[in-house]
Amino acid sequence: MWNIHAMMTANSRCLDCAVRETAVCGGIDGSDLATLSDIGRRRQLAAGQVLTWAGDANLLCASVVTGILKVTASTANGREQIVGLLFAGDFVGQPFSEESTMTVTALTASDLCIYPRERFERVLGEAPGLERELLRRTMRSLNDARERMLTLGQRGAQERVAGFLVDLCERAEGGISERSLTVDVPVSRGDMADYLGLTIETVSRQLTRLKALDAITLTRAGRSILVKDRMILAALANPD
Amino acid sequence: MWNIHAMMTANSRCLDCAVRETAVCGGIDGSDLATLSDIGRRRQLAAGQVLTWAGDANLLCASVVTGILKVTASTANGREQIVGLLFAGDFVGQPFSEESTMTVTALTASDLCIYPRERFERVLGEAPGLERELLRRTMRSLNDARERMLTLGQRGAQERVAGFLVDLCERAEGGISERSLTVDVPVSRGDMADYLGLTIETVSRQLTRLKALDAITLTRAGRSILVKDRMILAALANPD
DNA sequence: CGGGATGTTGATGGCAGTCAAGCTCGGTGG
DNA sequence: CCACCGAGCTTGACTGCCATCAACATCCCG
Repeated sequence: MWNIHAMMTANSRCLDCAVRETAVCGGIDGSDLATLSDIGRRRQLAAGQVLTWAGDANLLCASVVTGILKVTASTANGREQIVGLLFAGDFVGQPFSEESTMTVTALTASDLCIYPRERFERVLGEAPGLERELLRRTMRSLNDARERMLTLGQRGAQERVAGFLVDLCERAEGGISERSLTVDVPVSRGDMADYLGLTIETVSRQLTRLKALDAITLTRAGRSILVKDRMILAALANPD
Repeated sequence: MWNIHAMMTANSRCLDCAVRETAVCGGIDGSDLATLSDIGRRRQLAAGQVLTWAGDANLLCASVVTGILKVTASTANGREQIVGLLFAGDFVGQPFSEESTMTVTALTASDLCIYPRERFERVLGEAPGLERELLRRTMRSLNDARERMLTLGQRGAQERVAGFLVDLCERAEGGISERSLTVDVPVSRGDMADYLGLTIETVSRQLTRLKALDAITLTRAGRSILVKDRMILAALANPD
């Protein structure tokens, strides 16, 4: 009876979920999905609202259903580094850790599927497909983090900003490599600066520089960018 | 017969291995360990020798038995960032990826236990304990990488160098918090600079600055550091 | 002892941070 | 409909930190 109820729940909640194909739960089905579905609860966050604070007890994991969130680390004197951006389908949280080490904040109104951490870990042990998928994703995240360490440690401001725009283009399209396209910047200048390890002013100056080079034009108060020539951007992102 | 042979192999190769307790294989035993043991081969690397090149086919994973290795990412114009250091017991490689994205180089003469990647992935599916342990480690690595993104993006040279020395102290001792202790720097100034996203000269200057502040003294051509007061170091690493 | 590699110290310049003023755009209310 | 307001973005002037280039010191090893 219970299992049948769980399956029903899984059917209604998960099988028609907006991120069924892309989230970590996409790799599992049947009773495993039912178990996971059973511990998941939806939660909305308003823009600017914090999901977890660094230093607090690590109580939850989640999947992003809609919206954009930032993962940040901060120094004692209040400087902030965005160490990751989360989009629909991305996994949130750090299983196996008693304490949260990063702060997670919604950048836009967001919708999450939340799992209590310890129960999620238990499901992880029972559903091999889920554990495998999470391992894959964590490996990818680690690789992304390391690529970004290269940027933060070695690249100049121009390379960082140009590279960021190239990444935006790649995210925007599904593989179509148009020479020019319009992308909207999903974050404020301040967040862009925190992401790139620069200041707002430096980011702004680099963008006007790109405008002067005829690589881009800015609209919607700088929140939408028409990339006129991706080749120029790519060249500036990787000089020599 | 084959299984018994494998068990014997596991006994002789793994059960008395120097990193039996600390490596990723420490979490498994019995037939799983036998399977893993069966695909593992020892390999020595001389200092400076490269294990894997970024861009090459991703053919292997490994455990570090002895020695120190660096994981590096590089820009097109040849700038290098050390994105991770590997010590005895650490796991090397990126399962589930067809291509190596990072270069792994031995900093000292090293001894590895190498697994062909695809066979390692197969074992991963059969030994839940191994997969779980690898997930835990990857989560920790991701967290380390993110902490370091904070350093590379936000901290000044003095904070980076002082923080590096504090980390060295924590690695050196097993929890004993002496106010002063001698640690040896396992890497050259050049590697230290690449690790911290600075130049050799800046690292050197910061060290002499710490010497002037009476926080440390240098010996053995700067390769051994007597930390006279960790409190000073900690304070410089986290100002305000 | 001598030579090469590694580390330190010095002089200089450029890039990005800081502080401060002005601008743009979207929203609100008269 | 338009004037106003405030948040976010841009631009400008200046400073300071760290990279660069270059010389020198030190250590290790033959």
